[in-house]
Amino acid sequence: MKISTKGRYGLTIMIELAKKHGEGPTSLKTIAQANDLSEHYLEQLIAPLRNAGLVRSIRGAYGGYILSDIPSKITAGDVIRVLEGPITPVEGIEDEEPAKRELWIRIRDAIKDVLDNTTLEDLASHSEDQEPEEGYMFYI
Amino acid sequence: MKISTKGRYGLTIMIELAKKHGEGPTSLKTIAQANDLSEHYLEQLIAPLRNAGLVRSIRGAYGGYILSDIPSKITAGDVIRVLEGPITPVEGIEDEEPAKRELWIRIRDAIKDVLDNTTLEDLASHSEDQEPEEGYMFYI
DNA sequence: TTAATGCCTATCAATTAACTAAGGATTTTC
DNA sequence: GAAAATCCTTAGTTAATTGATAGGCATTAA
Repeated sequence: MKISTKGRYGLTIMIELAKKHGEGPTSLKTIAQANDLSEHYLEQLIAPLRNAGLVRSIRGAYGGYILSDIPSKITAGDVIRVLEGPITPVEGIEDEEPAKRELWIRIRDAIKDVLDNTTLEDLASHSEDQEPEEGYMFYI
Repeated sequence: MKISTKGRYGLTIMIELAKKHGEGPTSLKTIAQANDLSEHYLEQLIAPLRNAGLVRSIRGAYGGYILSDIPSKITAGDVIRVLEGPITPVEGIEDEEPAKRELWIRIRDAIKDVLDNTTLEDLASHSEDQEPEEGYMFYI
């Protein structure tokens, strides 16, 4: 019942790109170093994100990746679905008997509700290094 | 992001015991055959449930297992936690940066809310073979 | 005493996770 | 045109987990 590093690192990549949105391409090397991750591994994660049309690549020196759309139009659910597959707590939900099926559906919908209502803009704005502001609530 | 067969078969066991609550012990063999599962495998799943105090065993011929408490006092969350570990969408949630940490916490709380508010009584009553009643809503 | 059960430990094949390795293809800059 | 920086692709590797299977001992009702 865990989201693997695929989805987690994938979100990390997308948040970095969201922070640099409108500033030209960001290389995987930069993202890998900033987050202490393997560049080679990130290459394997961004390939499906590119195939799904969530990012665009610019090849060659001083190339990198940019978001295909503005950060407020891309959700955590978009990213997680590409890298982790469909959001569902069990395989073959339709084969379960009614009571359990309803349980899995309620869980699935609860997760979808959170993921599909959290955008890269939300995630990028909270990721900046900044002092707590007025109205800023600590996370627990 | 999946609940494995441990949690799923564990719930199956517990629902069967809930249906037979107050009628004496039910053997694993019975449950295994009714659900077309491996009895040996179920033995490995019920061991932690017994250690956690969710079921009691009665050894010897015509023995089996009974719930330690009434079905309305045992939740799906109790069962899943024993067999799948703590409910959390990622390991090391506290090490994440604020934006992602808050995302994982929202997902975790959404899942917990469903699992901890679904009892074996809820699950067992909907699992019986019965005609749709007044007020009965189909699941989709 | 025997059959039905729970209990325990070990083993195993398949899958997945999380990388690592190697090198080719493309583009910019000097 | 050469060199460097980047993307792109495929393949291999190690460890853990899943989902069992195997074999047999311990306990108890009939």
